Amino acid sequence: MSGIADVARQAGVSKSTASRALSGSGYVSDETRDRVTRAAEMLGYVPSTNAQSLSTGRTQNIGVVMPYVNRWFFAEVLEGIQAALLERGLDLTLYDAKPGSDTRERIFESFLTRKRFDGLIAVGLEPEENELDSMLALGKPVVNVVGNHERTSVVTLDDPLTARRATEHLIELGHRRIAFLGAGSRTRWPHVESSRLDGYMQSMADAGLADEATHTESELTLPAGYDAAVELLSDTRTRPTAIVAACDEVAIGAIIAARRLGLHVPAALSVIGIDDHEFAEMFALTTFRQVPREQGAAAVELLMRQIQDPTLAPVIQRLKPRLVVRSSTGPLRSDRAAADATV
Amino acid sequence: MSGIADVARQAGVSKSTASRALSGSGYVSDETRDRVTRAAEMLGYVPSTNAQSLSTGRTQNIGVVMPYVNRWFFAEVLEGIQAALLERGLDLTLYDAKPGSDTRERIFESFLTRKRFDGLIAVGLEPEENELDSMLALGKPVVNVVGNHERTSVVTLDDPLTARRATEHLIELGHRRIAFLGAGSRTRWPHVESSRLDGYMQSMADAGLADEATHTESELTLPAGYDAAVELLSDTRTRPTAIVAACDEVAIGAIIAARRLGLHVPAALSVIGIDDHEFAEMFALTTFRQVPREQGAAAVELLMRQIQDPTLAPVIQRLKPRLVVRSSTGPLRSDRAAADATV
DNA sequence: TTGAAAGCGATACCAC
DNA sequence: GTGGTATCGCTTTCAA
Repeated sequence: MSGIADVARQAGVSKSTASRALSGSGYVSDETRDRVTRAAEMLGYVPSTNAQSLSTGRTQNIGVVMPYVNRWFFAEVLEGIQAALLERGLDLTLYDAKPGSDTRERIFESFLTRKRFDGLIAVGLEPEENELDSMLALGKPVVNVVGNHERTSVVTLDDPLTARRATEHLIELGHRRIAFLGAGSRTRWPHVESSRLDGYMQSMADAGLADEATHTESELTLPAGYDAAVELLSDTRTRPTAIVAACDEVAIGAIIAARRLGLHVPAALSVIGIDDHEFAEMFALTTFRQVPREQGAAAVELLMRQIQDPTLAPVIQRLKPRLVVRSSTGPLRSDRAAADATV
Repeated sequence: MSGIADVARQAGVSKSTASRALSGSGYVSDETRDRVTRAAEMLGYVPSTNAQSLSTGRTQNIGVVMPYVNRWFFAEVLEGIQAALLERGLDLTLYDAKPGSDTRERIFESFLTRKRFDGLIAVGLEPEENELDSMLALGKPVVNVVGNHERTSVVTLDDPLTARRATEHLIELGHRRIAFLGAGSRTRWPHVESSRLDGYMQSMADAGLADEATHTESELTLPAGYDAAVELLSDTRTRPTAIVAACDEVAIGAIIAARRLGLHVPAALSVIGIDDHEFAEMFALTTFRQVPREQGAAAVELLMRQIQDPTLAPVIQRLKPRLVVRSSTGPLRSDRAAADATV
């Protein structure tokens, strides 16, 4: 556990010179630098980041706050962030702020205030006003992934656009009875869910299908999507011919439900999702792809810029999705044909 | 951003007294403590953890190394660790060490050596010898979740036992053609996979079914399980009547595959898993439950003890699973009955 | 180009 | 009980 003093002694220079040589800032002759570098290597010198932080005010660490890590989107974003940070030699401190939990409060009230980071990335938090306030009050750059406001930089999928295009895809296939599956009244992601629902509604209205528009509530998970779809599809009289799911997990839940009910996808039911989840391929799900991993990387990029220049104005990056056609959607068939289709 | 000096001044005491009062260690009169506490509150004082660390050598931070965060088991363990740490007021620094990646190397070579933590939890890493060496060389307590060795404390499911009991469950139901799905030759978790396979083998042998024993390789993911199962089940001549899956994701993949192939579960095929994955309920999967979240908490507990007393000998906690019977397993039926079963 | 010395913000030993 | 002071390990003026 040798410190910079040891390195300096070994190299026959002063601490200051050693520091300059190693950190690469300030004037040092090439020869001296060599000597110091060698000495450091010889001694297996590793700088104490604590001491560095104390002295420079920089922690070389980024805080990440998210409500879940055990969900596809979050885990992927997290991996994206992690990779981008490791590349830059930065540490990642994780805060798991479950909505409504008392620990969430503690995270905002006490953990974050310790400011052991140079910047903060909030993922899918859709923070309450006061939470946003306390993050901003830290005086450190903040970037949000998912969401919609002007006070911090944001990286997010263009939700209304995506939902609109998903709906249009089904309309173009001839469907009219198109249901939306996913937004709830007690929703976890008000912005995401409501803006996707809005996109759907608008698209339906534009096509003169406002009367057909209907949505069934479901949490954004596979089992919830399954349950909600069973409910939605059970009534043969009101059964839709196509579903716009708020996300892939819900879509896949719906596909599984359809299979259980003996409804062939897509002959009897078309399903489209949003995400391109890791299971999408397996269920042949047609969907709009977003790549959360890249969103994580983008957030890091944005954050780095803000750390370098804290006066930078907040930026909002609204990502466009790409349609991935698989075989969970197909043209509307006559009722007879659909009914005849085997599972 | 007031420091302890400000608090001291405000309270009319010395820095040392203020420190004692706030940290709760050492003698301070009740009245003084009150005054200091109030002053701190008034000024919104938050101690600089950096300064604290530098001075005490304690970071109040725990490092967590894992190869994935986007998989059920890992995400759950991570959440368990996080919750346990937050409870204790500790930060969590995450290192995502993908197997075989160059960043993995960098994590061990440089990130970990910065020692910005008081202890390390390695999850499902099954570290190479040299990786284990470098973790131990840090001189900080290390706890492994998953794995099997004597050099660090370990929290792990009793894998051979679990696989044995899963196999026995099927044998008791009358099955003889029981296949194992999941272990591979180029396996990611040599210990886990091979010891589960061993448990299966042993159980088959004990029941005089050694000749029937067979295993099909599959990565431990849902899509991989699906593909492997399609392969395994397609040949009607060699098709097993029951499957022991190396984990639930593989088991669920197998169930989905069976459905696609028109095989009723459990009439034509019984499937048992290990995990009690979040999707297990939805697929009515009979499985042996392990609770990764608790394993994370247990690891933290163990680590805390080692931090308090570094001389403690490594402990190995081998967890027993609990059978959760749902309806993916059933008694062996005659071929006729099975063939007649509808999907 | 280099070195001496003053912080950074806490803790902890040792007198009083 | 309380206060002065050295200390943790590094960076960063400021002189030389």
